[in-house]
Amino acid sequence: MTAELWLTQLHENGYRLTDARRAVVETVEKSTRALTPVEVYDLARRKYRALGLVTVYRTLEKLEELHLIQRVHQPQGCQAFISAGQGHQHLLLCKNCGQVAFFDGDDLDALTRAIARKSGYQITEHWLQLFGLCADCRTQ
Amino acid sequence: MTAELWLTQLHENGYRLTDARRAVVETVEKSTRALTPVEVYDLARRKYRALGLVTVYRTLEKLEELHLIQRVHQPQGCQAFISAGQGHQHLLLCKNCGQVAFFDGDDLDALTRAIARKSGYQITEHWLQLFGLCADCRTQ
DNA sequence: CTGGTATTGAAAATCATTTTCAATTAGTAT
DNA sequence: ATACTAATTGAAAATGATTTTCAATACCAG
Ligand SMILES: [Mn+2]
Ligand SMILES: [Mn+2]
Ligand SMILES: [Zn+2]
Ligand SMILES: [Zn+2]
Repeated sequence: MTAELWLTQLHENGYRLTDARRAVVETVEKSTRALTPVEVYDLARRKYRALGLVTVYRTLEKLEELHLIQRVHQPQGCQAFISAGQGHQHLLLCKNCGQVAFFDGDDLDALTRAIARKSGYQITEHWLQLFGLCADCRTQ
Repeated sequence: MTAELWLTQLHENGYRLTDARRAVVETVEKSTRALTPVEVYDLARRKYRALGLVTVYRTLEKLEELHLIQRVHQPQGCQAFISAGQGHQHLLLCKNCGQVAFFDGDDLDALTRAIARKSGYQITEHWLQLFGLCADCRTQ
């Protein structure tokens, strides 16, 4: 998924393409760690100096709505966003540097069915997130 | 786990027992759904009218530090707290009424090892949360 | 091009949380 | 019981994050 594709998505959904949006999109799309609105602001302003923080918020909102980014929940806070994975995926976060990796292939069907039976709940969704140290942080 | 036990825990950790704390503890301990600070404030003020919202924040902070409560992350927000389960447990949340149930018995070892091998990460923790409809909300 | 409207950034407003502070009070030592 | 003292309190102010308002600007369909 490239920044151009995100811009196309925005355009196809009736949103205009502006320098502000391009700067935000390019910044968020290429990041391999979750960024807060202020972090996006600081980075994106290198591409487009006049950018306002309000526009960052507004653009992140639209990208989330189009499922191009997703909010990342962490013990330290839940304001950061990362480029969303393809299809059903989960996050693996480095507790040291914040690096984000995606994974899939989790099979929770058996567990889900067992819990549903015991609890009486009808289970429709799950959140799974792994934490640890990335290869780089592990060696250093 | 009863409210009395929580108060004992607080006392044993050097915290004084006050009417304000008793009201907060009794409110949070008996709730089966996650409560935000303001919700705790509103409910606890029925027991202790003079309670201040600041004290709710301060008490929740201490209860979290003693692992008696835990923060609940949800799509709508991450400011709510629920009584913490015993040992390693996970949450099952009703999307309709907010009812919280705990479960354990999840076995993610195989998955964790597979992801660790593929990704190069050293995995130390996991978050797992199930969402659905509780028995009550399912029938109604 | 041009016009209509979406988008912009600045400033103000709102909302959640934290800090400050003087008064009160729990718990211990007399 | 009483006195002492540090922890605790709630109100108010401060902070920080996010949202709203608004007049100026700029995208883009025609
Ligand atoms: Mn999954
Ligand atoms: Mn587990
Ligand atoms: Zn790392
Ligand atoms: Zn329910």
